[in-house]
Amino acid sequence: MPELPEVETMRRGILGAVGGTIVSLESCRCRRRPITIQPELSVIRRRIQGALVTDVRRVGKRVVLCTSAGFVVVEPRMSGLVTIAEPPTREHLRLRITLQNCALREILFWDRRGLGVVRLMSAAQLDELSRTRLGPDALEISPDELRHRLAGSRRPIKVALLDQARLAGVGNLYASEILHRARIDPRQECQRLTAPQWLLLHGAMRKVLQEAIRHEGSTLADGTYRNTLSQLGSYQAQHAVYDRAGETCNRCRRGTIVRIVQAQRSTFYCPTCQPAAIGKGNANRR
DNA sequence: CATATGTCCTGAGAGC
DNA sequence: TGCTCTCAGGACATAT
Repeated sequence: MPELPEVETMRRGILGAVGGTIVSLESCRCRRRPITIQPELSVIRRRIQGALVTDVRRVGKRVVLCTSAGFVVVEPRMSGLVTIAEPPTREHLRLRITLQNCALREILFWDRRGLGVVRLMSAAQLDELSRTRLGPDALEISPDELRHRLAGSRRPIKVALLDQARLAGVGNLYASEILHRARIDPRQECQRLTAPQWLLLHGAMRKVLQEAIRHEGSTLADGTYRNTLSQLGSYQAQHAVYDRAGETCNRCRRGTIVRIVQAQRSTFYCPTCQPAAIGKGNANRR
């Protein structure tokens, strides 16, 4: 599922659109229910045709095509893919943006599950989204800000990392990887993390996300995620814990990775590398 | 306000 | 073989 590294890979993959002009934006007539498009397609098309592409940005887990007629915000959610090559299947192709006067002929949006959303937004709407729905980007946030935005909460740190309104970009897969790297128990309450742990967490988050970007994201067993050229990502080979329940931890070589469920989502961790914090009660007991 | 839960959706795999 | 069931999870709406 596209998280920050996958979406950043999509962004970089369509940078060639900058300087180009949008010729058309059309829904691909597949038998499937069309993805959510706001406002309706005919309205977007009327506004966007002939617009100049000025930039391609990433806002959390969304790709944003910046144009002279507004911002095309693509939200891949579970199974969405931005591609410029042959998508995994024909039948789940949802949207085609045709370009001219630039390196790319077209940008496609493919989505097997169809939960993705494409919106044309004004600068004010995009600003509103970033301000009210999203916290600072995981690759831009400072150590202090990370701590201040999450520290007060009683939720488990793993659950808090997924809250896009607090911190934008981290999803279920990378949350487990980051906590393993930081040697923090995913069940630990935010308010009980120590100052050194917050620092460790910040460093681990940067390391994991940057490394994952270098590998162009993670393609899981379902094979859905690809880069914009339809090639597999390679970060899955570097996963220390995600989807590795039952395996021996490669770092400590002693612990066995376990899977637990937090907020209806799988969490993977190594109980040996990521020991449970000693509770207050236990600390005082003799 | 913070936190928890239900919903959308499809394809894979389990179990009978 | 072929059916039904369960599960995966990002973002958002709704409930507590």
